[in-house]
Amino acid sequence: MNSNYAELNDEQQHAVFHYQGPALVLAGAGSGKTRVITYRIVRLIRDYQIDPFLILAVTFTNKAAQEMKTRIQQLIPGEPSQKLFIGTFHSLGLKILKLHAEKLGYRVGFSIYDEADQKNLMKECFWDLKWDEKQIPLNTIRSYISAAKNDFKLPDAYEKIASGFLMEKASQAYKLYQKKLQQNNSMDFDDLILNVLILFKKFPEVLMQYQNRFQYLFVDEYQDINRSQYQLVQNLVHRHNNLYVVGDPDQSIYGWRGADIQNILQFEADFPGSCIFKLQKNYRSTRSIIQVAQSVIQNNIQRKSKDLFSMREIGEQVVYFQASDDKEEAKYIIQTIQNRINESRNFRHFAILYRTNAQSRVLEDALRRENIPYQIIGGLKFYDRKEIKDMLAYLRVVVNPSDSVSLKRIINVPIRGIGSSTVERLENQAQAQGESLFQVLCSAVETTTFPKKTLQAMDNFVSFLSMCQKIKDHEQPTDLFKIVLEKSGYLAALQAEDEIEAKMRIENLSELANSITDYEKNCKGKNESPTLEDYLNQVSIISEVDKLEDKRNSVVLMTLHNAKGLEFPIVFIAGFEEGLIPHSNSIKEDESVEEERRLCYVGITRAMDALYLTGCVCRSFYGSPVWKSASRFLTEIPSNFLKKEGISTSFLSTENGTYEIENHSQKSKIFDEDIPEVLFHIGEFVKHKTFGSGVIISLSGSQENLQVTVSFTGYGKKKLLARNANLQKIDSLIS
DNA sequence: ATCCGTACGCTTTTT
DNA sequence: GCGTACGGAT
Repeated sequence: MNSNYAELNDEQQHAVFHYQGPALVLAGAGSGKTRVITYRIVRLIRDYQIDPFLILAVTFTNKAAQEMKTRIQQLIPGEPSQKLFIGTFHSLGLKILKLHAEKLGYRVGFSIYDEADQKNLMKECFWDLKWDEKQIPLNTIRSYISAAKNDFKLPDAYEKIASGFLMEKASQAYKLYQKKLQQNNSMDFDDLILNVLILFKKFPEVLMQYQNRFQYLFVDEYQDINRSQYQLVQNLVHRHNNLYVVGDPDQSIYGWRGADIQNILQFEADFPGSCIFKLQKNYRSTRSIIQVAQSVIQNNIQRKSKDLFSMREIGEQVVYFQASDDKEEAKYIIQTIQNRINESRNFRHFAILYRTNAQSRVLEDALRRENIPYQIIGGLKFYDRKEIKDMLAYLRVVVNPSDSVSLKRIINVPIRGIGSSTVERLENQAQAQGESLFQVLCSAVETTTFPKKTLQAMDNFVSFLSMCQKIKDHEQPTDLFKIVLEKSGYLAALQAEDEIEAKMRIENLSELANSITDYEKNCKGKNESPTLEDYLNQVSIISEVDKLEDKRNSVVLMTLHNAKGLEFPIVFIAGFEEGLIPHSNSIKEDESVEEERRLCYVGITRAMDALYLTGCVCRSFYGSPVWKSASRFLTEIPSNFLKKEGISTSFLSTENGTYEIENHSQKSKIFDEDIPEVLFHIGEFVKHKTFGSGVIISLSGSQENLQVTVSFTGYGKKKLLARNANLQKIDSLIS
């Protein structure tokens, strides 16, 4: 046997040596699943002489794909890992759609719409349908449509199953929304998968071409694929039946965006004759950490029980720290980092994980104050900044003049005298004539009765855009970007502002220029010619985690979701409280609590050497303080697995597994039996004599001064003094 | 057409 | 506690 395979343990070797037919690798956290995929690809190429061009591997992030490619390159020097396709579902979809877009009525240079673009387009739909956002929630409609797309439901099919007010409205909007996307020569994220499925359905010969090409399929993180992605896999694998999937049902955390855990649980039934491999040896984490992880996850009912063994030493005890408030929590984390830096740790060894992006602010403030280098993944995204979105919108319009959403974004930015009333007139005209906004704008200059000033402004703008379109294919993307930045007047407008904020914006724009230059260099490395179209597409499907700079020596902050697949020597999970972990929106149903528990499990198993769970008694929420109790998951960890620090004596658990927060003031920590037990939690339903039923949205004050803010059906938000209000707990709002 | 004030809604998690 | 979205003033 080749010495390379000797680095694999017996479990891994079995999995790697699987040759043909469907296979499922159940890989516990930190058991080396990436290594198994990598080595099996190497084995296929080297030992079975499979042409890398015939291999497709789908990973969860582009970053993981890149790492895998690099590793394969190292193991098989010379031979092209370039011929392999390794990437995310979305990058695969994009690659296929770029080649066949015309078949679906799209033209080259189609735009990919992000969330903000989708919202803008949906607003147009609402306008056309004469719907009021106050009566029909736009975001709900959008999420219904997205869910339909993830569930492989096309508009006609969705119409048939749509029941109830919102679904019927969503169905109506779905049709119009798709029509408008088509008119704008644009796709949204979900279309990158859905349109491939449509392509395959309408053009079986195209499907066959890919079925013939991709003889060996790999899918990583199989527990998190949704129905449309499953359908795509089914389509591709059909001819050669060589599907190799890797996943861990305990790490399924994307149910809310359509991921179906049944895909992995029913793999054997789906693909008869499949082989199952199990990886149960964990090399990442100490025994202490794995013990804690196991003790939490085993509380899930909907679970195939499985074991995971740490191959490492027992290590240090996991710490639970309860702070008085969120600022103290941040202080504790930073203090711990500083202490451990003195034990020859580097900043890059630390990760701070949390449930919601909003939690990063307090942590960020504290890190900045102490001059600790950090990078935040997610939250306020670089590509979401106004100036970046504006410039990208310019570039999109140049590449794709049909993209009215982008055109509207920049038509009067910077202010050039084409205001909202003009735009509205143009839009009406466009709709009446069945033309795009850009076409109408071009012809309006000659024909219509706009004021002289407006006509002049439109004329200037149109000539500027057509100039850009003319030179687009002769200039390097970076040069074109610079021309647009200057000739549009955007840069000049920022320079004229002469404020710190404007300076920051200019800096961000130069960072954008750097990103375009990086892209050009990257292309030249691969002997491809860079195009603006391609750059814009790539930018749209970059994920937050892809931007993680792991060489940089800085503390990493991110959500638990983003941490999937990563590992860090020392991990903090901040906000280990009821309402955050599990999140208050997920505590109503057992099923979603179980997903929260899996999320918690993912977080714990990111840690290699040390793990800190932190929480606080009082956390600032939307600016006002809210009392918090420790996470229910904490009580699932045997107390001898934990080292408790801080005020962590102030919660207690009752027999039936619920907890009650009580007096957190300094004077008494003993429960006073005489005080009637009026204990409320966020998310609970209550009934009031005059206001009827409602849900608790926040708590403030304590003991006899406890104030409960309740959102009543029909009466809205009311802040009540708990001891006077005589609130009755109820099970649901409908009672 | 543009500017500026305030009210409101927002926070689960993301490609 | 912050960003946006809308309404009134210029």
